[in-house]
Amino acid sequence: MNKRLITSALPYVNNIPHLGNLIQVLSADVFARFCRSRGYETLYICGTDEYGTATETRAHEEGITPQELCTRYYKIHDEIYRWFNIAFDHFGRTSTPEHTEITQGIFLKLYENGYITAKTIQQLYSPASDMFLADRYVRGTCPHCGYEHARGDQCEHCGKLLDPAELISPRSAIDNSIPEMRETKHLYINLPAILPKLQEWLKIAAEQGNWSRNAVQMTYGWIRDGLKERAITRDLKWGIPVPLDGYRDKVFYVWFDAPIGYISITATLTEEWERWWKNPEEVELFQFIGKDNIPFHTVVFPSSLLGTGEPWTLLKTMSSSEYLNYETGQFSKSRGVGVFGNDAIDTGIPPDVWRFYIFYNRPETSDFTFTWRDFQEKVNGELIGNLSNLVNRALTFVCRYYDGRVAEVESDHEFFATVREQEAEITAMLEQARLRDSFRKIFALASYGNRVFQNAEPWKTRKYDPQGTHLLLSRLVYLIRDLAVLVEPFIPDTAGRIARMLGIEHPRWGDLGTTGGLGEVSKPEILFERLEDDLVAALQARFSGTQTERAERERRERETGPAERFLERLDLRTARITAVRPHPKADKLYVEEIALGGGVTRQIVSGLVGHYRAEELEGRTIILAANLKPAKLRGEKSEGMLLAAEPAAGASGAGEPEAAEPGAGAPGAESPEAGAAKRGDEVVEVLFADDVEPGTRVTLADMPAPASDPPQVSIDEFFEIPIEVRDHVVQVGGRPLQVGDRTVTTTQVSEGKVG
RNA sequence: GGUGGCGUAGCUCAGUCGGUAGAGCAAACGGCUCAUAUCCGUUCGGUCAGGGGUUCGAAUCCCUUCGCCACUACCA
Repeated sequence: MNKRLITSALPYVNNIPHLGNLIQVLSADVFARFCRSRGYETLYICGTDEYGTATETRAHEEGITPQELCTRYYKIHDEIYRWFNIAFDHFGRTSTPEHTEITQGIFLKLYENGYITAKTIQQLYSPASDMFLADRYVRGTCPHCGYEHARGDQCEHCGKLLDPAELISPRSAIDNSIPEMRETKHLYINLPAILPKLQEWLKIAAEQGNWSRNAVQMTYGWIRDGLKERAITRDLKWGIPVPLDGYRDKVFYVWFDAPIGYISITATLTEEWERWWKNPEEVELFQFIGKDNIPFHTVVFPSSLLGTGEPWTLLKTMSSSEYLNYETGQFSKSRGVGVFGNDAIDTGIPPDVWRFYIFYNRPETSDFTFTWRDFQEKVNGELIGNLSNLVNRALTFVCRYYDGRVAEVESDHEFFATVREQEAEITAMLEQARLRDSFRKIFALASYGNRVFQNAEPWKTRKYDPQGTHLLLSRLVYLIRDLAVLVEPFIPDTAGRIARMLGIEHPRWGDLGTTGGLGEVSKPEILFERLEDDLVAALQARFSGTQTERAERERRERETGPAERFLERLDLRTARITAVRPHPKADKLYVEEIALGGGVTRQIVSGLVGHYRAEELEGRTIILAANLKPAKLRGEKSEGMLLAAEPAAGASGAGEPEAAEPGAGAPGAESPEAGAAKRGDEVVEVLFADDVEPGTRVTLADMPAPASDPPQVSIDEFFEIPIEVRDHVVQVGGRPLQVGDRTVTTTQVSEGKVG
């Protein structure tokens, strides 16, 4: 085992990577640099993952080909990784002939071995373009609002969920032709059939490969919950053609071909790629991924390779990193929260400073929160105050008082014994890809150097013991040489600059702990500029746009009570249930037709099976959250939610229905009638308002009626406003709900919440 | 709702096989003056989220409650 094959997760081409995404690519870079320095034959492979719906759609919207779009983004990725000094042996892409060939080859082997199955499903088809259309590729007039360019999955104008078949005069978004419904067949990989092979491999790999506890848990969790056959084909153009009769107009689904990219990218680099990928005897495969990618690398991809029956080089060590969070929340592409690769470049802060911070805090066992304040502290305190300071003070001394000459030092001095011991530990940690711990230990070693310097007080001793002082300083210079070696995988520019000051080129791992080879050092240059308060404050403000907005919103919401927000945000109305049928594909759900008055009808889905029989609901008037964003539940659309009360944990209302006197103690108890049902010990009580006209808006007691209709809210926004039951009265912020001139009450549930 | 994870010092995080709770930063004090106001030392700081259990012994293993995060769902 003297070859090391290293990969980092292939970034999807369609994004600009942020600091969190960069961790994997950077981590693998450290490991690869370490391996090269130690003399292993090393290959570090990465590249962009380019196929799939997301790029195809995006390209179509921008009126360019997917290939053009990918090339544009590929350059952005490439530029960012170059800036961060990532020494790939090859940074490739998946849209290559090699990728097609190898992916098809693996597929055909799987097919020959009987691990591929076929299933038939229904999908829209465009005769003009001779292709099946994903729902979102169908456009037409929205049956609800009349918007002419509604997408087949959802109308962007009114937000209603659609079935492509509902669209008035549907058109293909690709060619503007009229699509029709057709049957289509898709291929599936039979993971359950490969499972025995997988488990055999897994048992050994997970143990020897030093996987994180999290990774092992997730993998076994996946297998335990039951592997399913997974579709590996799609009706798209932008992808690898399926090389099988009956499927030649289809392409492979991205997740099937993406990991094969590791192999094909190697193949674009060297014709001898099989020396790496079909050589399990000599090659160790190390993969660096994020925790969101674990099952694909421990289950899906190994299964694909194992199913071929060929001797592939399979994953050994997997280093999965946790998430890097930003200030108060998660990095988010869609909300623009965080620091992205191009942002980092724009700050003017050099790549090694970023690399330093990311590795010093690498989220290895748990998530880590990036804050600008912490960034400043760590850079000024450790990178500058510790490491750079040692380099600077020692070399300054040698230059100023000893003409830059390095003395011959005693190799068996106890100083070196300590240093070598530390270095051995650091090396051992790096062998296990424990990057953060080893990096911190390197700084501890630099701190040891500072301590030695301080305790020896050379600024005093040089006056009466110039020779002894020269020896001390020379020992420290050798430590600095070692630090340059140790630090090289992490901050390569800096390592190079230190080496140049020492007058040497490319010190290697094998030089650690040795004495000799140094002659004269040159006057030290400043390695890093301190991060000053005003710069950090400016950066924090600059990259916190969404943060300030969020803080502002939170502040506003604290100032207005739940009652005000209820009126401002929620539109609750009465509605009559006109029909109830069981959900065709779910056994806990009903699908109800409801009338809102004025001839308006809607369909909603409710999880009331087992709580209410259909007859108990039909003809009743309920209270509807009318401005909820529509959603699809198991394929049935639901435009709103009927309100029901559940008892609070520990509250009565369950267990003893006979004790629940209707409306006991509640004002207006006799009015909006309530009924309840229970199943097991769960009680769900629908709020009824049978004597109120459908379409009536719900208001709060002693509050002005809402002025206008609120916009649509998501289910999460809905639940942010607590609607509670207290002593059988339904209320928000202490104010009872009223509909018409009645107060909304419950019979069964005395204390609880409504949802 | 399900699954997985997390909750440890003011902050950010370690804590291996169960054996007297750790680091850095922050804070307080002292020392040094070679060094980018840098470095060295001392001190302060904890009911390991709460409760129960197993054990001679629990941050660690089991049960349970609460809070947070991620994924997911026949939540709506």
